[in-house]
Amino acid sequence: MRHLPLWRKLNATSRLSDGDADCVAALCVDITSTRRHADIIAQGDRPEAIHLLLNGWAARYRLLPDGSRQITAFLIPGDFCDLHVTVLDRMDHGIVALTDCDYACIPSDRLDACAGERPSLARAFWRSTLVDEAILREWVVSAGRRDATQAVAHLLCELHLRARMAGLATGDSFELPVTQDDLADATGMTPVHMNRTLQKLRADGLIELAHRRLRIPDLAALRAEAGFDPAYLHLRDRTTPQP
Amino acid sequence: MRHLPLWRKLNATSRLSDGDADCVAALCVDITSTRRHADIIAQGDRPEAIHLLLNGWAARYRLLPDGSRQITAFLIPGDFCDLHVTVLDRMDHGIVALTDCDYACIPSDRLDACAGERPSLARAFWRSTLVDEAILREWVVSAGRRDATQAVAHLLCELHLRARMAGLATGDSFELPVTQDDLADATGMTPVHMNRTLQKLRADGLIELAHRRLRIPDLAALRAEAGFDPAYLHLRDRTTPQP
DNA sequence: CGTCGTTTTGATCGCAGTCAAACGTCGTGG
DNA sequence: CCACGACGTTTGACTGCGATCAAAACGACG
Repeated sequence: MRHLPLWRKLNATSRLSDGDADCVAALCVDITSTRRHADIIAQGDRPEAIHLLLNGWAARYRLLPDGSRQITAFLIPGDFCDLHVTVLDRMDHGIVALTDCDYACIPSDRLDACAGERPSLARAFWRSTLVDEAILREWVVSAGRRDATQAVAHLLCELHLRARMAGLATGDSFELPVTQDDLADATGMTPVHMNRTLQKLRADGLIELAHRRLRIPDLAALRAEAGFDPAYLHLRDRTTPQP
Repeated sequence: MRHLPLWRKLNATSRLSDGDADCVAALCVDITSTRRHADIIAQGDRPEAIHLLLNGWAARYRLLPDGSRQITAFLIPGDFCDLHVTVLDRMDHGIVALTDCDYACIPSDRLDACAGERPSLARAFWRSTLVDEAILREWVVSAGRRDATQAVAHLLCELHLRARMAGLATGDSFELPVTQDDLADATGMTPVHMNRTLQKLRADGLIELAHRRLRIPDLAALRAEAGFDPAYLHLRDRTTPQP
């Protein structure tokens, strides 16, 4: 059942068949493990296979000349690291494991064949790329036009919903196995200020965050604070029901 | 020759044939014009055709509850507004004309057919989407980890190179027909601070900006200030020669 | 020549950055 | 079982970049 997060994620945005499920399951065979802090793919790499995260969290990132780091995406189980690398020669950014990770290495011709046979799956992969782009646009909005509290709240709403869609959230809480440093590098703030911002969200009763687990007591309130509208994730089910 | 910017842009990242050129030219037939400030596509729209900008500048943008605007991309001649809209049901953002614009409306099945017949073109379209995503990542980096001066310098470097690739730049200068307000909404700053930042770049001799035209007397110096590395645009010609 | 949009200038404010140190927690090894 | 060290979180004091508010100057255009 290693492919479950991917399968759930694809189903969240696309309507798929049982045959598609078998095809997806058949992709997740060649599995590799990586320890935390290791690069899954380094900037400048020209990977020969496509990497699909199965377990653990990772991040797209860029390092700047002055040593600072900007994270441009969080990757959770079910996310592709580099679905595009065959069409674009080399990686213009790196991907680092934020926790110990397991991932599948899928030869690109194998994935091409899978997509070729099953147009519905090809479309679903295509969609997931476009949703990644929409998420990126929302990060630009956060960085540009939301203050620290709203930006962090928005990020947590995004991660919550994505974790739910991948089947990683139980009830109103989910594993958030990243450090405040990681969150700071994603929102473009200082670890210190990230800490204070999280404390403010806690004090306002909007989140409970401890032991790598985030609980959201009142989702509507957190979303209101963030100005979070899930439309940009293009889910089929627009109601996002509570379990 | 309306399709020239698109053709030049595709050639900058992909190797194409004369047959591909004819195919591209055949797309640019149904042409519409729009005045400045009008929406080419509104948020929530479900366009039936794909829009290709032929003339003028436009911007992807999102409006926030408090009325502020965040621009998430500048579109120049040769850029698609919504290459993806057929696979993603509805627009999660709007596209506004920053100047008077001409654009082609291409029925999506026609573009699909074109891509189906010519794999090299399909790949080139695919690539341009991925480059758009890379640009977006770079905007996140700018917003998160570069100060105002570097961020603006980086944006100008990006626009300069894209304009060059589309054949819109002559020598060391090009038309930049956007207001400082637009630039501010793109970088997430205030118009006032954008103005001061541009003045600083001027004072440092890095740019000359007047009458909607930007001149870059010393490209290397501006790029150094910005920390600009064109790799993320995935150009075939990695040297980016001066004419 | 007047109007409107855009650019520029000035004065003040506040959010988030910076630097530095203390505190908790957990895993390791004595 | 406790001492130690590494790592992540928290706190405090101070600084500064960019925001805000307001008004003046400029420039294109009818």
